[in-house]
Amino acid sequence: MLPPKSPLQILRSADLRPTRQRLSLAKMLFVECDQHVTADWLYNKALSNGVSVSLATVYNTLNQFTKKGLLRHIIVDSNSSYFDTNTNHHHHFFFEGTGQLKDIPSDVIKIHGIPLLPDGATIDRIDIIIRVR
Amino acid sequence: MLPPKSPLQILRSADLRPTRQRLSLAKMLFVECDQHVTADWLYNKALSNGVSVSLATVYNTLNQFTKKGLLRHIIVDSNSSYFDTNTNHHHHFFFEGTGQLKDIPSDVIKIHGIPLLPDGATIDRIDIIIRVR
DNA sequence: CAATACTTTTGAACGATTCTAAAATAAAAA
DNA sequence: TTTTTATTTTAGAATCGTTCAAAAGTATTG
Repeated sequence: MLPPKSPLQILRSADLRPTRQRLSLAKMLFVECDQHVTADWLYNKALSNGVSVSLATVYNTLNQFTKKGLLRHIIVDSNSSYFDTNTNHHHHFFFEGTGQLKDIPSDVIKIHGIPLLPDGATIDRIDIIIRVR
Repeated sequence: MLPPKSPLQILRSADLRPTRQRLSLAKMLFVECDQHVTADWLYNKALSNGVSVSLATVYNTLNQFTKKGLLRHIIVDSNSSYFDTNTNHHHHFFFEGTGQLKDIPSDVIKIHGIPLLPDGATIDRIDIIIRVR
């Protein structure tokens, strides 16, 4: 188990300038870790924490973090877009009633029988969503 | 192999009034079958076939058909929402470059190790999307 | 055919997200 | 430091896919 990184270290190693906004958002995401987060939820959490940040910056930051591999973007249905602070390979339960997601560690689920890919194609990732009601 | 149903029969058995618009859309979807269809694509196909129908009706109809189990709605990412004319249980390749989907029959892929569900919960369906680039 | 129920249409409204370009801030250079 | 340059943030407008509202049209029932 590696020691947890500070927001500053996280931004440094992702090659992103440690601005006030990014540091605050990184802290909310990776220190006070909440797993499955929407842009709106993070924006409101920032506001209620007294962190002054615009919604556009929340979106920018979530997208930058995703591009740098610090977050994983999960789209479950047309009105549920989450950012997942767990970037390890894993799967999800989706509770249709509440809109909640719950992790399934990748090592408990086994898949086999994946058909051959077309020439030159490579698997980027495999998403399994078990929809539960 | 059952004989293919006519648009009229499809609408009848789904308990939907056979209007001109629904008959045309059903024909495009289930007779001149195109598998993975967006609302916009269907709207334009209708127009170029000389079928006069509004975009709102295309959306209404796709949603009604989905609710009646004639279509399956697949959301792959924030800007790719498809309706699948194959409602049998199956999975998908998603080609990130082109945005195309390709079916994987459910019987070729095997999963096991699904964790126990919380009390009272039941699995609605399992979606596997293999993202390929 | 008249009455009722449902469907379609247009255009406005919506919510989530992205864009724009001006103001602010960070980093690098002097 | 101070200045310069590069990057980031911001507010608000714009965009996109989709849904809504209410009036007009069409199917079904009696």
